[in-house]
Amino acid sequence: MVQKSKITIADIATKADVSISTVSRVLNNTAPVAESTRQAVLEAMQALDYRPNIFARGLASGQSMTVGVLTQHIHSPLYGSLIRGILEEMDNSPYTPLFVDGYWQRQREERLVETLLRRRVDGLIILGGDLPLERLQEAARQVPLIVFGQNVPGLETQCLQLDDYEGAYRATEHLIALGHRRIAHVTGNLAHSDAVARRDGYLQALRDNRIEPVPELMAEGEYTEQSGLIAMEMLFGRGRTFSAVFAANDESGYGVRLALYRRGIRVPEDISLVGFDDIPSSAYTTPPLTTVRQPATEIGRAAAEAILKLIQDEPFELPQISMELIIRESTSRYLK
Amino acid sequence: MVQKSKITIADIATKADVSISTVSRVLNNTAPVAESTRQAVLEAMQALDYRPNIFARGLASGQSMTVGVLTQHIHSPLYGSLIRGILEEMDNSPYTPLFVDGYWQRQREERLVETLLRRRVDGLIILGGDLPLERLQEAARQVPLIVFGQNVPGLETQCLQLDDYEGAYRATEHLIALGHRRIAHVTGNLAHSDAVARRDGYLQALRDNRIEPVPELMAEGEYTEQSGLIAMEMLFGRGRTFSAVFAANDESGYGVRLALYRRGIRVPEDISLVGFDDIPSSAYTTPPLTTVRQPATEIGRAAAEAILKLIQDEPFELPQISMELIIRESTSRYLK
DNA sequence: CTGTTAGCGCATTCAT
DNA sequence: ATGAATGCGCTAACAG
Repeated sequence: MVQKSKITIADIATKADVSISTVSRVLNNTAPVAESTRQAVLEAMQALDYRPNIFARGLASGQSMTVGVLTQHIHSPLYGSLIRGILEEMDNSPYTPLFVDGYWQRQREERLVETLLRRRVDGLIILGGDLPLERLQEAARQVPLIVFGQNVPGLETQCLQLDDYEGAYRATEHLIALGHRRIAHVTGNLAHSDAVARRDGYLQALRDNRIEPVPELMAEGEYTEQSGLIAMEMLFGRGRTFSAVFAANDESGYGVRLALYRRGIRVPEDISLVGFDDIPSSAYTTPPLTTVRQPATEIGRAAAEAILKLIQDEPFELPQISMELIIRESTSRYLK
Repeated sequence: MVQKSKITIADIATKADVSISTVSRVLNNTAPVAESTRQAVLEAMQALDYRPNIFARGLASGQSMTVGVLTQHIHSPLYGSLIRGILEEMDNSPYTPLFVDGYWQRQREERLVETLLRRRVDGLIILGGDLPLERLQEAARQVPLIVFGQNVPGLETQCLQLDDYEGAYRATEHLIALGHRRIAHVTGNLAHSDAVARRDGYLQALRDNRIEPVPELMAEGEYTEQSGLIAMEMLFGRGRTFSAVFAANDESGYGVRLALYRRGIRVPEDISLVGFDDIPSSAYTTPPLTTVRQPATEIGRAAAEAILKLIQDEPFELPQISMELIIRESTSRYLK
């Protein structure tokens, strides 16, 4: 079962009584063609239901008119939205995106990038993942490349960065604006740079508002609910009071909340709580969690826009994209 | 900026001191080749880091080794999981999937299918969407096709069906097994066949357990939280008592729950509640919602397996896939 | 403005 | 088992 729309430019050349070059010209308007003959060609194409053969075109031109996109967990909210942004942007271009999913497995990612290169993609967008920097640098030598989620030395202008620091700063600032002054922070694993950035944003926001950070109000977690719970127990054990908590991510925020409930402390009546990441359930828990979200669709769109420019050797600039504070009821009131 | 791994089979033919035909043969092992020369060729390929040019290959063979996949809302849980299933299955085949997202917009879908055909996909998987039956039938004439979400006349063997009826039946049966006899049902918009199927499954489960359906215990909703709330108000207004509710989808189930809470009725202590669809938040609400899920990954895998067989003209059979009942705490106890 | 021609890299007869 | 030759459909010089 094979489809073969046998019609080639030769056929339509015959029908329109011109040469194949002329047909090719109106097809790509790569050179001026007399309006009359152009019409004739167009009509012939219409009549014969002509479809260009992309293989022949690719062979002759060396371009595939595709952009490879390496994602991770395509079904997750973050990557789903990134893809959406890319789709929206590419939609108005002659390029088609080719999506592959690395599942955060380095080996798999390596293989998929190889697959994409074999498919002769004209550009490559890498979203997240675990590829070593050298691999990315190598890829950048072979094909136009845009990266999100890593900062590759030497490729700074092609890396889309998000500001964990700024997001944390805003979250903390929000709590301060509500009137809080004793704000606790459950960090992520401080061996990772994003957790450090979030902590630093928290600290700086305090200082900028003339609140002296209190070391006893910080406890290290590791982005899990369990660790959030434990961190809170540590905080309580230290005997310092606080009226708000900033958790370095939503999951650990749930642990925080659990610890509070167990002590009969209500959110937000007694304590305000802010998370980070905006995982889906955070909109539905009781109460919905105030949190910081990566504006993924926008990022996707920016990445797509950039790669298209890159491919065409046009100048481009990756926009600075800010984290977005989603205010929900977990910080709706501050009564004490 | 163009990558061109200039190396062609001609190069490796020279290096291995054979003809290009021989190289082609070891490449596709399309004909027996002396082991010694085969090794020589393999080494040459290795040494020169040869990468076949897919355009040339496609041109000559007429095959693209790709399968087009039309999805809807790629970032939604259902489609995300479908894609995952497809990826898993295709991963072990020489075919690469090409994903496009129709966003449930018919016009867009038409265009995308056209795009995929232009890309000369060897097969097509259509997941959901709004394409008219005639379009699907036409597509089936041009390329191997598998459809999920619609039953196309004349293409029954290529359509993956899911049983809304059976899912509803199971949900209701579950409630009956818990001891309930007065079970209310908030339907979906009965102008749509899936809502009708769910209602019919509910009715039949009752009858099969010798429970006479009570019309006053059914209220029509339209799959939204708001409509679920309203439907419950209608049910209460009718004065018939009930100890369980089966909502035709999770969202309206939330509306049901809200109505119950407002009247101080607890779930599951006072009333059991079952939804349908298993949207992500249903695992996290309080209490987690018992619901019916489409085993999407499995469906995706089945679709991929089928399309690969179809492409290769091998016999295949689409499996019958059942809805899956996810039992959670909203029906954990029945005390009255 | 338009026609002619030479590849692009590979699969595939047809010989040998 | 292997080599030579042909063509896939199109783009891109190159001539008019």
